[in-house]
Amino acid sequence: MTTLKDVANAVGVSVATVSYVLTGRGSVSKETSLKVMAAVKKLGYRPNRTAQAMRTGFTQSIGLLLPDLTNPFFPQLAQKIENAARQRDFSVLLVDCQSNPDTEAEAFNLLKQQGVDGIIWCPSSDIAPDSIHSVGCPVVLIDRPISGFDSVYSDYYKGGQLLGEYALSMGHTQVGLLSGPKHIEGARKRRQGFIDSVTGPDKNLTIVWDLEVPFSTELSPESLQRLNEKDVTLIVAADDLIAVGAISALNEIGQRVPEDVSVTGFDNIPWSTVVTPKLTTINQAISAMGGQAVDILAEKISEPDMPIRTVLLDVELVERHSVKRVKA
Amino acid sequence: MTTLKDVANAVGVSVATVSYVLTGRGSVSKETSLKVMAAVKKLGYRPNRTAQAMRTGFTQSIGLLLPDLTNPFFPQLAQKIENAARQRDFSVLLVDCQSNPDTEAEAFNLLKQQGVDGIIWCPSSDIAPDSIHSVGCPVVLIDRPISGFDSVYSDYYKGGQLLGEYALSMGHTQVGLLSGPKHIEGARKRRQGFIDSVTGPDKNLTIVWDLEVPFSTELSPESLQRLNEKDVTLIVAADDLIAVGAISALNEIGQRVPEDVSVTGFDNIPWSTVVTPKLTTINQAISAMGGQAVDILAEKISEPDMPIRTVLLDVELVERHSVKRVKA
DNA sequence: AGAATTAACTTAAACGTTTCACATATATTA
DNA sequence: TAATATATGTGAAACGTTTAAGTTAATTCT
Repeated sequence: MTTLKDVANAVGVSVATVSYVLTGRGSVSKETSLKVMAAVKKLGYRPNRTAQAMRTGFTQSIGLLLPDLTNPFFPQLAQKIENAARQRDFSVLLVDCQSNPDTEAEAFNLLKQQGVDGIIWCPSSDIAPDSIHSVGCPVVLIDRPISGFDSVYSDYYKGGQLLGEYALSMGHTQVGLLSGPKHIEGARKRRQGFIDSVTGPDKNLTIVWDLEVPFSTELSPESLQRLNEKDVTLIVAADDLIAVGAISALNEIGQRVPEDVSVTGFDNIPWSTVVTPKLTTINQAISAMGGQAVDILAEKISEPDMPIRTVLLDVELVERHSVKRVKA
Repeated sequence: MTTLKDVANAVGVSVATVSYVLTGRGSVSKETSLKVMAAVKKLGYRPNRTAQAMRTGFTQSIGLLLPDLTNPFFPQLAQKIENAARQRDFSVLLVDCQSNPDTEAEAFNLLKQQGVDGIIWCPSSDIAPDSIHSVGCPVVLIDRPISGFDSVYSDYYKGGQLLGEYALSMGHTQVGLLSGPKHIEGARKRRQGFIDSVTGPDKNLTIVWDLEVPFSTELSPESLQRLNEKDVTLIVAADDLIAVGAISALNEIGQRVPEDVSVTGFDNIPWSTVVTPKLTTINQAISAMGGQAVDILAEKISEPDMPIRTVLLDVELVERHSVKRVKA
């Protein structure tokens, strides 16, 4: 590794001077400045980030704390975040807590110890572990907001509404809900948005059943049983994973989608276009979510007194082939 | 942040002593050792990794350089690697180069600058950029070996063979190959394994066409056209992505899988079980791959003179529903 | 011309560790 | 008992940067 001293010696000047031309802070003549630049380039000098961190307190790295990379919602997000961060000259330290609350709590201590300048966090539940309070750096939440923190997430309520309106418009009257975990606000909002938009004096839609299931393709025995009863024409799943799980289960018991039952998802993960039939679902602006998250985090790192912001991302219905119109 | 000096003051002892009890290196009495431990716990002291790195030259972090997280093969790998690394007290710095060779080359400089102790790298092609030679830390390759480096990867050749034998056993005689990029050794090996196992005097199988396509669900116009010609009973795709792309395309032109055409994949990514029909494919031991990679890397970090190793992971055929037996 | 300002550069301290070299007290040996 | 070894502890240097404070020479002001 070539150091500041190496280039200083090469030019015949002090390390301070070299540092000043590199940071652009001191006062140095055009002439020596050029000589320094030349030496830097010639020697391939790059400042040692560790030493910089030691002195400045900033590591130029951020933590990315996710519940589970194998949930296909996250890789896109992670990729976008990593790229956006890198463009701002930040590295990203990845922690996948596998949805384990203890690991998640410990992750904050770990990231603090590594000296990250900030953290982008997608919580696995609605409550924040104590360890977050001593972390001493900005934290911005993605996808799952918690009050008191900067957050960027999609308009789940609207997504639910969109689905409700669509269900109505396609003439469905008997629907089943595969709602997500109650301890996740986003899941509650989707459900509420749907319910609010399909209930009312002029609406003719009844929610035949409403089950709480995890965000996973593995369905509970209870929901499997419900699927068997053939009492609904539309199943509204809380996310695409649940939706594809439902489609599989339906196929296994000889029900065709959408001919016999329709299914909707939420998220628009890549899977939704490879299953048969292609999933009608709600698209989240994942790219924007990642970009906004690092924007806000970067801003808060350089300006810690910024007020707390929450940015709400618009969603839209993407109509594919998993919902059939029913006749009256 | 509480520092060494803080706990030293609390105990009434020098920083050196505290450091010695923490590292277990010096000679310190049982008594003071206990007092120090108590103070450490009470103050919640954790060594500052940056400072440790400054002194020791080791950051306790490794780089993970991947071509593209949105390729569903990688998230599992990344998750496994992150977890294995964390258990060994290493953090992981993620870089997703989006298959861009320039970004990939630059990533090595970046990681070097960050001072990672080692790098796990999945190259996007068969050649290593120059920047890797000045990186100054161990590098272990996963999935795509390059000679001269430690690597862990699956037995692609055998995978190809398994597929070939299976094709024979299911009575297929007319097959089309959707081979992967020629510049990737793994793709070449799969293809060769297949070809070697289906050609011979006693074998009655002809490869009607053999196209080179990228590892993606997007098929080339040429391959789309081939799919239309209905001259084969089995399509052997170089990976699961290509396979699901083929299935989609086939569906669109009214060909049923596997009734009209059979399809096989490679990798056994999660997608392979959510598409219809579920994909018959070759399983890679991804978990083992990740684990081995960090094992080897960790060993090489503490013992840089270890000879170069390459570990070959066994593969197996997983038979699902995308291949039909044909009559003679 | 003398005083004051400024431009250009250097010296040295500091960040939090680890570890070498040294100091002191206690225990062991001849 | 004197000499030596051992156990326990401390002081200070070093890692590579940034930056406050200081120095020198050149420039500007009255």
